[in-house]
Amino acid sequence: MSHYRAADIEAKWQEAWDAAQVFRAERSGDRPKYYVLEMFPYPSGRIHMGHVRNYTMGDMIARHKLATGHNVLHPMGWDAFGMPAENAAMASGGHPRDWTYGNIADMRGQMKPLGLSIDWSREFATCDPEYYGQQQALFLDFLEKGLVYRRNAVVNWDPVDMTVLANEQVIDGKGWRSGAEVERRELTQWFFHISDFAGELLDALDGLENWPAKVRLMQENWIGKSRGLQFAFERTDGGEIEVYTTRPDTLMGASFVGISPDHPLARELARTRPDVAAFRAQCAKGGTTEEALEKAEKLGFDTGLRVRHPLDPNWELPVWIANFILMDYGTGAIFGCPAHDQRDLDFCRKYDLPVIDTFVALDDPSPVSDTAFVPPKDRQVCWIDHFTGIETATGQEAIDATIDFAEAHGWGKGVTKYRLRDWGLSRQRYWGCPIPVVHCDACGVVPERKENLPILLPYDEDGTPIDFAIPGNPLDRHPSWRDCACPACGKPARRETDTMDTFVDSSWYFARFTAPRATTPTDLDAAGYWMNVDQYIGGIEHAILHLLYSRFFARAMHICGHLPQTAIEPFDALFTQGMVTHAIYVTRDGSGRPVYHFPEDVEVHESGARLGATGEEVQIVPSAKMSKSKKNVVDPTTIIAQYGADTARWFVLSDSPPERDVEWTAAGAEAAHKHLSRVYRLVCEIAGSSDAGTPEADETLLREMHKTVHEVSGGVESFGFNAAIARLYAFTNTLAKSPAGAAAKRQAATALVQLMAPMTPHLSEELWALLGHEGLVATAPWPVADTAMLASDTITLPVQVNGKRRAEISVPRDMGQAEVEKAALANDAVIRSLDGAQPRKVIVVPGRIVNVVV
RNA sequence: GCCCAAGUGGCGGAAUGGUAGACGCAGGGGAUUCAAAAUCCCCCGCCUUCACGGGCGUGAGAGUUCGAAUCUCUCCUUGGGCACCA
Repeated sequence: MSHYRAADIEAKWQEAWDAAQVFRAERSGDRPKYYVLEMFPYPSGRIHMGHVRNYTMGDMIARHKLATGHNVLHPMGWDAFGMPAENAAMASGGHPRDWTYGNIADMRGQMKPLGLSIDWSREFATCDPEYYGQQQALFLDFLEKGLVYRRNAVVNWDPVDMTVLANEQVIDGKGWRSGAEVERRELTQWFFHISDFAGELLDALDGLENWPAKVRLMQENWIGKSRGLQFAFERTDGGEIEVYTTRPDTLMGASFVGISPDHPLARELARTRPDVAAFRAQCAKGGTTEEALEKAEKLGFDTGLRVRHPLDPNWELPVWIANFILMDYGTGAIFGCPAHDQRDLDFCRKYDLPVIDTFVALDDPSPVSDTAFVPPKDRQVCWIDHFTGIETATGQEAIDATIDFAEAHGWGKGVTKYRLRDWGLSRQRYWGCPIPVVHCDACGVVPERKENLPILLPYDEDGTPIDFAIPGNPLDRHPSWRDCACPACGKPARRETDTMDTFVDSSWYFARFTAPRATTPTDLDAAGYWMNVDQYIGGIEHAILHLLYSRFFARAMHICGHLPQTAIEPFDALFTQGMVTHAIYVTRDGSGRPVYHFPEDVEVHESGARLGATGEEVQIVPSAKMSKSKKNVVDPTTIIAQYGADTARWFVLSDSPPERDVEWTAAGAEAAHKHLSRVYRLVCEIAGSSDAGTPEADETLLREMHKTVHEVSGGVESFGFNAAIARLYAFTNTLAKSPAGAAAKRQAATALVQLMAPMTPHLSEELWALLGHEGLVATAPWPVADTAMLASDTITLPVQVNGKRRAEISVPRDMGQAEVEKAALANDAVIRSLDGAQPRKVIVVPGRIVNVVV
């Protein structure tokens, strides 16, 4: 008998799988198809433990489905466009293309030793011209169907570097390189019409039963359906201001009308009035994120204009410009009701506007001081209505009554609005998919001809080097690429130099995997066969944007004939897995600044941690997301070299529930490896044994085996991976201690090896062969539990007295309730605990528990 | 600021209305060994008790229930997202 040597075993079986083409996905009629997909990685340079966890989970599903008779598609690719490649080129020279493909080669090399059941023949990167060319074709189809359009929108503008910044490049309102205060500036940009699909994307969430409820809720809130009243305030100087409100019931408490700094009226005023222009400029400071806007100090400017209240022409309200009103939502104008909205109240107190608090109140009305009273929509409020005649109603009834009233009198109408905004896809960067249009002075915006696709990113073919050293989009500075002939009239024209948001790349890759070499974006036959993705797995950080964009894209692709109707919800089931974390090791330098250390440089003892080199004491910050800057990273390649892939796979699955974060610990990895070694030894021993056992011992072991098969199968199917592994630990203990005979033990060991195969595929193949089985365990049929072997004849019931456990009784499984009650009351411990008191009630939950209530 | 989630021994966690702490790590004791590594066996929430037992206990506080880690409300802490990070 030899030792468990992962290195020898793993390479051998990976070659065997390759040779047998086990994971090659081919369409075939006789087995049901199963498409399992993990969110594809960004090629940052090295794979990390988060990737290992993500792909191991997907691999488990894929291997389990293969063993249960499915035709499995399990592909892998690269989300390869994006800022880091351009930043790398800016920081250290080189070209984003070389950097990216180099990283892909490195990461593929790191991933293959994991032994994933991937069909590598379908691999692609989104920066492959074959992929982004098809994406350009999709764009043109979308354009033709009116799914894409152009309009102005704001971006973060760095006034020193003269460039557009991504949100993550804005630190505390300042540009990350220049340090200059960022401004909001308008550019003409391309948008997808996703808001046209808001209602449908919302309604269809109900059908996504195999998505986590929290993800559906987050999407629901993001889409943000609301019903409210839209109406116009008449300006005293002529004209009107259209507003939208979800709380029309508070109209009698209005103090002012507010408009966005980007509202057409504010723009118009700014043209002639320097004070308005100055205020608008002040509002344009800072970044574009919703968080920045919400947290910014609330600023207001009195335009001097006035409007009439719709219910009382003598009641005039001032018109203010306020920085917290978003032009993108509603009509870009509101009425402010300080008594019933906290933000409006703060605003009115700040600018000394009146607070009218006599309209809606609780049964015990008290004047509004610093806290607004928001009438609850679902609760009855005391209602003093000036025009509908309703005196008491729930908040919702009051809202509906007000809308009805406005419609009946013809000054407003009930409308449904969504918070969801159209998806801006233009990026002023090089390393992305070029938008295939041309700007012509004569013809305007002209789509490229499809036969000219792909519009390739320039490398340096014509001697005009791409310069990444200066900020801004290199495509703008590349005349030989930018200048072209108009596809319509042939006169000199300019290419669009904006590229697409990388979310576009990841919004249809799952469809492309079904026919990755097709000369059209998809092959309808292949997509019809393989779609939908049966199980999608990825991080919770993608719960909203990526998943919503993909749902939109599937619908848009269907409209253009690239996906069947059945694929408009592309992901049947979704699982969101947690991160891999690791302790951070910190020391302080002379001035108290933190200095981080790699785990391999630190010796951890019971009493604390010290630097291996100097013995300096190290502070341990537990459980933080692995990041290069904090040096709390563990390289999967190192772990595989030390213990093998099966150990890494076993550990990331075993230590935490998959939806939660898992902390990587050296001790945990060590323990996982010890356990696999133990299984190896145990199975070797069983394979060589010829001991006789008793029929009783054999039956006990086989009963345990069937229970284990049942529970582990259930765990694998329901993402209870850590509980499944705990069950496998327990069964290994049972098997090791069992006095059963060699034949029964071999049967039990075979089941153990098969149940472990999706998690530790190499070890399982080795032991499968060692136990004398033919073929590969990867393709062997999954074991099935014999239900007759799952139940035993007697059961143990806990007995509670007043909800506290006092005794256990052992009774036949099928004993009647009355007899169970009698047995419980006859128990010594129960009698002692009752201490002579008469039971008032005895609750018997069959097969579960007995509770005696005194 | 807004939306979503999580919180259980020294640690990771199990139990989704029915025996809280399965399984693993760390720790303690023992066997084996010249010794060690490796391996194997036993113990292991806290307080109390010689022991049997008893009390307390799932972030904090309230509530529903015969019974709550699990359901409801309020609060605290941590994590994810907030539309140009991927």
